[in-house]
Amino acid sequence: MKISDVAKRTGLDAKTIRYYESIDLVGSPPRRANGYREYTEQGIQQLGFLCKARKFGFSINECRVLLGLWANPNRRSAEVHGLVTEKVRDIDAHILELKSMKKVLSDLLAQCPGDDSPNCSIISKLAAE
Amino acid sequence: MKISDVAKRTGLDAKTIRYYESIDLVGSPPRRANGYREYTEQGIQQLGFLCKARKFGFSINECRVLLGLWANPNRRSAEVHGLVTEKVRDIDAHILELKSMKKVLSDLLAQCPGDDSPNCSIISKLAAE
DNA sequence: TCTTGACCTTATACTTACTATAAGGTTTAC
DNA sequence: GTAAACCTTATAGTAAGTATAAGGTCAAGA
Repeated sequence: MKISDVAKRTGLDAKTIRYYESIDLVGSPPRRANGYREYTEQGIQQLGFLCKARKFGFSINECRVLLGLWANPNRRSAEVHGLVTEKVRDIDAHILELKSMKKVLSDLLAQCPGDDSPNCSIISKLAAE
Repeated sequence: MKISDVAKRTGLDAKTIRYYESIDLVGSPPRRANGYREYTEQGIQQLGFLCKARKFGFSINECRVLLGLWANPNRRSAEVHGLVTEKVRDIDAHILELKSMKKVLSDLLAQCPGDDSPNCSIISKLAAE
């Protein structure tokens, strides 16, 4: 299968697939006589795995670990569980931070007239010592 | 005032201050005879403004706009209001995305035994077509 | 057969917002 | 006097791609 078809099937962009190969996140697929990449079912599965893992918020390096665990029939599910637990904690922390930012901005919005006058509580807040 | 003192007062790192100067986010301060940057009160205020704006989630380019609005006595508060409204919308979208990621991962966590066995619903889900 | 458009290839640069490093000059405290 | 703690610049690295250039290949239509 050619790279553009793999892209369609996995949900990744062809450029992203080449990028993942360039950083050795996935191995190099065999080539056709004309130099085109020819993907095997195994390579395609891996790329589909990566597309999902990235959407779930795992970094490239975390994806490396996940790929390893996937490939390892002797993996301990506890290890995967730990990784994901940590990821959920990260997400929670991130959500809290965003909520706090949102609250401050919303409060400021309520005080800013939003008209033709230059007086603006938002600017004042940013400029405050 | 020297750069390290400005860093302490504004909350930015000295390296970040030099970086902001290098990308022309702020102007170059005057120099002492020995070449050290000597900040004026005005420059310090600007950097403090930037530190807060960045903490509120504005990008460097949005900060450029905000600095311009701050400096402009004829600004219309409506413009600031619009910028911040959009930022709040961005934050909201981001929060929703994170919540959805969290839900999927939490659901998977509940199904993964987290023990010494290799069976893991998380890995299965990632590997699923 | 020719050509046009849609592919494919590589290498390189750009993006965001810093952070780290190297290599050197200056100031301050003991 | 010297060692630590500053300051300076230039350069490279980070994450995770995205964009561009410059070229080779392939399939369909006139």
